[in-house]
Amino acid sequence: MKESIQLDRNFFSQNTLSVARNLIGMRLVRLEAGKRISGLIIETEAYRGEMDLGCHAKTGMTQRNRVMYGVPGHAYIYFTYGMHWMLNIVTEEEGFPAAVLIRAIHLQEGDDIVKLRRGNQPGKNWCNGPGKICQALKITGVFNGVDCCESHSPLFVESNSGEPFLHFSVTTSPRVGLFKVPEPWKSIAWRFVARAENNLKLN
DNA sequence: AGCACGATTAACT
DNA sequence: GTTAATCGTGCTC
Repeated sequence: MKESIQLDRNFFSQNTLSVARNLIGMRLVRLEAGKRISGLIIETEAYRGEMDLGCHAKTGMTQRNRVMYGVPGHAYIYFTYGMHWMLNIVTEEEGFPAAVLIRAIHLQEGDDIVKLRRGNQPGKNWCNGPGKICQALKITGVFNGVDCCESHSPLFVESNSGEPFLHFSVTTSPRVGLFKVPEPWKSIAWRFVARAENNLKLN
């Protein structure tokens, strides 16, 4: 019998590219005032190590990026462009800075709450960007560093008995928004996107 | 100074 | 219906 199981630290301690790929089809869950807001992860990006010049860790440890150097499975959340929060989950072994950026989800629960925050936009635009997810699920810097592998965490990821809830076919492409980043990092295909087939109506 | 972005607008097909 | 261009915003380094 299949059941929803919270992803554990072992999952996130794997290579960042594997984690980014394997998160596709898993379910991101936000517990807010006892209610669940959740959705299937359909787009991620890998950021891996100080040598990756697209990664925040390229300058070494700073106040902002220090949780990326910590224990895998923790949330690395930062603020950018003056208005947007971004959600990442830390990967690989402690001391090696790496994380997966959650870029898009397909909403499954809590659409009544999300509508209050994103209702000024059509439903297809509610969670199809990293800043939009954080607005929809009310994820802000107060969750920076929370352990997504702890029980009763306000933020975690579920599998379907260790499997994704949907087996998407996945395409890769360069990461988004790295304008001034040198090659090969600018073009390396570390972005993972679920293909919009599988009769999954993206609203 | 430079962002791991999003909403709007303006051109397209 | 889509794609391209623009720029607000405030925090980090």
